[in-house]
Amino acid sequence: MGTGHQHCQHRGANLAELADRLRRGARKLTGPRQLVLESLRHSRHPQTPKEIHAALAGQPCDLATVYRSLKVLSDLGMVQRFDFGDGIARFELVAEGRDGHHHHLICTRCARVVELDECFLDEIQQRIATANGFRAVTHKLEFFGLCPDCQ
Amino acid sequence: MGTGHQHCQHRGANLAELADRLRRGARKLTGPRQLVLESLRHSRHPQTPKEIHAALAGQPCDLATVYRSLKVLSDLGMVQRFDFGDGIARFELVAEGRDGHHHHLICTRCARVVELDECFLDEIQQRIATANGFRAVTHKLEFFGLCPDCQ
DNA sequence: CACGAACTGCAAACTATTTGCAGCGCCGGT
DNA sequence: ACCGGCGCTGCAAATAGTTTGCAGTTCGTG
Repeated sequence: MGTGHQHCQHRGANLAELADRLRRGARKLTGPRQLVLESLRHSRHPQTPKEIHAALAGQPCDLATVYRSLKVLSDLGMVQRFDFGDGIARFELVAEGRDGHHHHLICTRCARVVELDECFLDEIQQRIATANGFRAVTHKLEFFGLCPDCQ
Repeated sequence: MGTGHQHCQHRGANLAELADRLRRGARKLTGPRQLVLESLRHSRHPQTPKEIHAALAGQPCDLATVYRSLKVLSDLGMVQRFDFGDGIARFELVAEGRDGHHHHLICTRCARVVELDECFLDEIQQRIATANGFRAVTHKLEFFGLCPDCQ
C-alpha cells in the first residue's frame, strides 16, 4: 500500500496526522488502524464497531482489533464516541481544525441521522458548571424524533 | 405487608397511582413491581437495574424481573431511562405532576450526580425540529465534569 | 539488519440484557 | 369467599456488546 494521499478528503484527519500522533505516543501505524480510520472517513454518521468491521469486508481485521483501534484513535483525540440511547457505542471522526463538538438528530423509526453543526449550550453549560462548582464540564446531547419520511 | 401509605413521599408516583395505571393496562399489581417502585422512590438519582436489585436484598426478586418491571413502569410512564455514557441503563421515577423532564450533572471521577431541574432547550429544540422537518422531537442531555471534591 | 515493544488474530471471558418455560398469584366475575 | 384464566415470576439459558489472555507477527528505532 502506497503512501499516497486520498482523493476525497471528506472530513477529519488524514493518514499523515494519524502517523504523526501515533508516533508521538510510541504507538504504531498499522494496517488495521488505517483501515478503521479510512472507514470512518468515508462515513457521514457515527458508526458502530460492528458496522465498521463489516465495512472492512475483504481486509483481514478482527472485530476485537476494531475495538482496540477505536480505543487508540479515541485516546489520540481523532475519534469521538456517541451514544444514541440504545446502549451501543458509535464513533465518528473528529472534524479537522475544530474540536469536533456537535450533536445529532436521530429518527427513532428509521435511524436516519442528521448532523447538527451548531452547539448552543456553551453559555448554559458555563452557568451550570459555576452554579455547582464543577470544572472541566462537557456535555452529551442528542435529539430524537420522527423524520419527514417516517411521520 | 399492609396497604398503608408511606410516611415519606420523596417524589413521584405512589402505590395507588401504580395500581391504577396497571389496571388500566390489564396489568397486575405484584410484589416485585411494588418493590422496584419503592426502591426508586427512595433513590435520589438514577439507578441501574443491578443497584435496584441489590437494594431489594432480602425480598425475593429476580434480576430479570427487575428488568421486566422497569420495562412495565417505563411503558406506564412512571419511570424514565437515562444514559450516562457508559452504556448502562439507569432509571429514575418520573416526578409527580410534571412530565419529569430534566437533566443531570455527573462527576466523571466519583460518579456523583446533581439533578438539574431546568431544561433550557425547548426553543432550540423547536427550531431544530422545524428546520429539519422532524416531528415529536425530544432530547437527551447530560453534563459531565469534575465535582468540587474531585478537582 | 536485529531487537524489543507494540500489535493482531483467535478464542474465551465478561457484563448487561433478554427470553423460554413451567408453575404461581392477582383480579374480575360469580 | 371461591374459581379460572391470564399475567407474572423464578430459574436457567440464550443473546449481544465489549474486553482480555496468549502466542505469534510486525513496526520502527538503534
